[in-house]
Amino acid sequence: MPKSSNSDHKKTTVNPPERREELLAIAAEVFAAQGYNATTVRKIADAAGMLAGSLYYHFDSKESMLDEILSGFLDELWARYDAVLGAGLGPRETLEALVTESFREIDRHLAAVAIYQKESKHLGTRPHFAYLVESQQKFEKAWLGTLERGVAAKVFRADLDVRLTYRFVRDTVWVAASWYRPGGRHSPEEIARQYLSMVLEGIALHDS
Amino acid sequence: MPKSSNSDHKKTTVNPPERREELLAIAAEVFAAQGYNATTVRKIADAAGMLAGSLYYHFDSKESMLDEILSGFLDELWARYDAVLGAGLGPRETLEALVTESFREIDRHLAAVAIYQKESKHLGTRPHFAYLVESQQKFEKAWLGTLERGVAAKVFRADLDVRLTYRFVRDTVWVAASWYRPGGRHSPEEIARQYLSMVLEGIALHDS
DNA sequence: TAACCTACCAAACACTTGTTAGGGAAGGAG
DNA sequence: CTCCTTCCCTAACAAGTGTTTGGTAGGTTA
Repeated sequence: MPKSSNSDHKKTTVNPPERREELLAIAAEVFAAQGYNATTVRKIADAAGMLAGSLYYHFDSKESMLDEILSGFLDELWARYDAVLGAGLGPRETLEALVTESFREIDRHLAAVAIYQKESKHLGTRPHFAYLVESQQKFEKAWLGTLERGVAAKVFRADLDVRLTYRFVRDTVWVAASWYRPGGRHSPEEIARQYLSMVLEGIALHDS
Repeated sequence: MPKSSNSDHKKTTVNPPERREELLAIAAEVFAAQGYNATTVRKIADAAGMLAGSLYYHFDSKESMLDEILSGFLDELWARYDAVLGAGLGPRETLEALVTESFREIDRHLAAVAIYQKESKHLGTRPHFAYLVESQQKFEKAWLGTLERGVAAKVFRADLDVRLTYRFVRDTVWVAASWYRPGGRHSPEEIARQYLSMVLEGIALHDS
């Protein structure tokens, strides 16, 4: 659980998270499009219609914006994942629910997901972003556990390397963020359905 | 076909590509680890045991290094892809061969593939890197065509969105570059085999 | 020896980067 | 009206950026 890190900011504003969220959404979009390092604070300010220095009224630093975007995304993701994992579903149903929730999350937080995909790997080495690797470990535990339960219950194949299967399923789902566009031809649920069909049944034509 | 872009460099060196390739390999590794924009020429020079300015004896610019790395990778990739596509195989065999060649390419050019994954999207907008989107279009044509042939020949399922299937297969293969490490437990061929098994047959247990 | 080429270093350049300090316009509260 | 808070601007800063210029040690060729 990422401790939301940025404990306090500026004064004791009573109802602050108004313009703040707006600016975070803008920053997230620029980060996702250009990459974190290639994004200058001046570009963010441009997109927000203000000057670079003005951003520092709302945020402590460029890095704290990234931090807030990523931890906010992970907080919401885990709220939904935990609900699924605590529902007492069978392994196949759990996997289906996790995949569906993942696509919903991509639909809602596309920019944050894209940033996470691109930057989390080398951000994880920095101590301030240690919660990224914690989350990733928890993530692996949840998915791997589900797959192993499925193998034990004979609903998933036993002749595959489980860790390879895990990476296969995980990547399959999350890279979709690189091409998915909200409001496109397929809803998140429709994409989840087809992806699950491919992952579970394969794309080859079986005679049944 | 990326025109190799960097037409001439420096004098008319007879046997130059000795230290050059070495430096490119080093640069590729740093680019892959830190991201292109986060990589300074001084870091590359450090890794090579020399000073930043000295790199400019071998290369015109930081961008030309990236260009050479990416176009070199794509040239080799397409040499192998074209061989597969021209072999007159059936759709399923073509797909298997493409996947296998892809994993082999990841094994050989891991750094270049990782860079391509991370940077190609926003590099494609720059005119100098237009060959990246050309390659991507050719790529889509080859894979989509193979899938459609397979559907027509009734070896692939017809009830799936073909474009979705394409992205599914493409992504599952290439994101492997984010976790694959040469010399690990599985050879590229072994990974290809298991991936193909998952993609074609699914991970669910079927009664047969 | 002299001329030459290769591969690097040393030092600086113009520019961009994230960040800060001080100020000021707008509007509500007293 | 005055005070205060919110939100932004102006202007600058120090550090870091990619790149250039001139030089030089060491080997090869003549």
